[in-house]
Amino acid sequence: MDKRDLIISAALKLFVNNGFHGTATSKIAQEAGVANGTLFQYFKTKDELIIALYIHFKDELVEYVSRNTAENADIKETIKTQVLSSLFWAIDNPTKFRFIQQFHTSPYIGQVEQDILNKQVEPHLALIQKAIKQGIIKPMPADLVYLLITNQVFCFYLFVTSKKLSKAKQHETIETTFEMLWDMIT
Amino acid sequence: MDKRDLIISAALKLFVNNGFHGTATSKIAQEAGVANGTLFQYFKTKDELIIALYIHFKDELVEYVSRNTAENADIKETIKTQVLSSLFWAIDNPTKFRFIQQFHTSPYIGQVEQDILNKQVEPHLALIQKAIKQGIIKPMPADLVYLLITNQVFCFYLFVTSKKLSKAKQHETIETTFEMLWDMIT
Amino acid sequence: MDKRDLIISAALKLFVNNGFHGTATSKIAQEAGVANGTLFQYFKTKDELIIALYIHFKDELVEYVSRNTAENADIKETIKTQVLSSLFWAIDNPTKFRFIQQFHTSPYIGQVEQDILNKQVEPHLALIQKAIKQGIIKPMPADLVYLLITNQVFCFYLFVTSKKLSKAKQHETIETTFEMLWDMIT
Amino acid sequence: MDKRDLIISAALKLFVNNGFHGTATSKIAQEAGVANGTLFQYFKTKDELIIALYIHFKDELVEYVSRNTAENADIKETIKTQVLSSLFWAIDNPTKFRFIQQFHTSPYIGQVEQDILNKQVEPHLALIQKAIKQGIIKPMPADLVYLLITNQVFCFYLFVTSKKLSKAKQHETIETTFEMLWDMIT
DNA sequence: CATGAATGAGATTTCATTCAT
DNA sequence: GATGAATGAAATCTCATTCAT
Repeated sequence: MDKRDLIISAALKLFVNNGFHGTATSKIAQEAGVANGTLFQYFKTKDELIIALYIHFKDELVEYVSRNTAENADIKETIKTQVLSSLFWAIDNPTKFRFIQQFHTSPYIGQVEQDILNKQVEPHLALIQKAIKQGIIKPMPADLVYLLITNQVFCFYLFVTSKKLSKAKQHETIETTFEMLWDMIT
Repeated sequence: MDKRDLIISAALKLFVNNGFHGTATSKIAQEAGVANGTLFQYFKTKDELIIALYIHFKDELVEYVSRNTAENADIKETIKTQVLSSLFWAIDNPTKFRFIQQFHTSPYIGQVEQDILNKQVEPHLALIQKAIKQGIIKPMPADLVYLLITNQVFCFYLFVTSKKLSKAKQHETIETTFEMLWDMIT
Repeated sequence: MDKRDLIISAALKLFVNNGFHGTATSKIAQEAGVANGTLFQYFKTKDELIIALYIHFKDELVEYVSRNTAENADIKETIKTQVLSSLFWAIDNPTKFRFIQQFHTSPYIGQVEQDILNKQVEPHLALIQKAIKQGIIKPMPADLVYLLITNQVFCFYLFVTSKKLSKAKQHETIETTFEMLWDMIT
Repeated sequence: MDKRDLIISAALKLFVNNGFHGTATSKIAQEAGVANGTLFQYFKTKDELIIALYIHFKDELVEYVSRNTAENADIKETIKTQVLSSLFWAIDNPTKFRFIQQFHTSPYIGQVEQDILNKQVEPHLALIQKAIKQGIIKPMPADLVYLLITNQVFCFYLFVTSKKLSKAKQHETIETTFEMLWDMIT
């Protein structure tokens, strides 16, 4: 593993455990096993590190979801696969997922270029809009629907990880709650 | 307004605008118009101030909701009133509500005694459990239902405040979305 | 002596001995016998400290010169008194004078508000212009004359301090060289 | 141009624009288009680079002046030619000249071996002493005369470059001011 | 010779907290 | 109770210099 990756791993772990502010850059370097200054060769500032981490892991999630989403005529199936694969990724990568959540509710989100954020959100909004036009989803603002779905994903995640469920039970809960969500918006 | 209240108001405003870490205690004192040291007469540490603020405003919300909830035989009506009055309070007190959200997603939440958190949540869980026993709400863990409801409230809040809706339109959206939520869990 | 003055004294000494860059703020605090942070209560940044020092000592010099310059019909006498009292001040306050020189040849000079610089220079330029109009000083740009005079003062200072002359010999040299300067520009 | 020269050019430019302290060695390497470490192959330390630059350009000036100074029986002519050619070199090489000035007023000057400084100054001092013995220059310490002359050169340089004079006007001013200087010391 | 990643000492600055008045 | 000057630990970031390739 090269030093950049060592730093990213160390930063992820410490930020999630102690928060952005509670984590000194020197602790990250120490945890990564590199010198203090090395961190700043890869990331000009602590802020840049935090934002780079977000983009890094968010891309990983987006990429995972799109890899697992077959292009499908059935919109419900498509959305379901996306929700489920988000959740599975979150369950398999809890630290990364919590980092993303932490970032979303922090002031740093305002420092990410709008372009980057849009590029991740737009495909989903487009899909929702299509579903609304086809009368599949109730007539509502697409961004409200998106908000409801992503929050639901977060709820599921919290619930599933707070109970120590077996993989089978996890899948069952997720299936059930997705159907509830779908009933709600259709 | 006595100095304690001046400090609380100033802290609320600054914490919401600049975050916990982005707000120095000296700025709070300045904004409150009191001396640097005075803050520490009322709150032993900055952390204690933050936690006291959370308990203060959370109590205000809980108190408002319970004041507006008539003891009612109809469980749906009871829950609906609670959800709606939470939302109305949030819309009328956006700064306080955002403070509460900010606190919930911060590491400080771990410093609040479990007792205090339980005391606020238990009545709601009890109500949900009752509704499940009566077959009104689908058979699910009560805490998942609670999670779904509170997150929904937060979603609605985000949506209602992001669009500048008229009071009438706000009420309409809230009514509609509550019915959707209710359909989902029943 | 209050802490502000202690800091000023310590900073003066260290800056002159080691240069602006060669002097760490922590060394200044140490030399002044105050805590690290105390320095930054009085001066927001190291730059502000350096600039404040300049204005402080330059004012002291200007004030000294004007206190010692009798309003005099005879322009030569006036200028001579100014030059001589500048020199005497420099000889009595070599550290402060060297600080001023150091500052003048540093990039910090660009950070001093033009107003402040003008206020110090203008009276002298006006006097020179008057002398030129009256035909006392050769027709030349007033700022060139000013430049020549101030540089001469600096030369004298360097010379007088490099040799360890007696007070009497000092005065003699200064008198002679001023006459040379005066011959040059008249 | 070989790498050593590239480094020298880059360093000159950056030191004059940003000061010694304001210029990181990495910036110099970057500007020169060489690797970070390459700089240290040619100059053991940053200080050594700065001092080498000074000796380099000062030699260039000295060499230029002596090349333009015909051995001449007439001492006034000799000195005049030296002063004028110094000035012309300064006007043609403002960056190098400003570097030399910057160096003279920096603590680095103390790090140059006295031998080197003497070797540059002594011929001039000898000439001045000869002029004093012949009664051409007033009886004064030779080093004071030298100080006066070099400072005058610096004054002229400042003046000539601050006004945007034509070449012709430049020469005229220089001629006039030299005569003034000469009157002063003779 | 040339490279540039890595180093780590050190510099400036912030800020929660104390305490004499 | 109220004050605010003083504290000093700690945080971020810079940069001259080294050395394995």
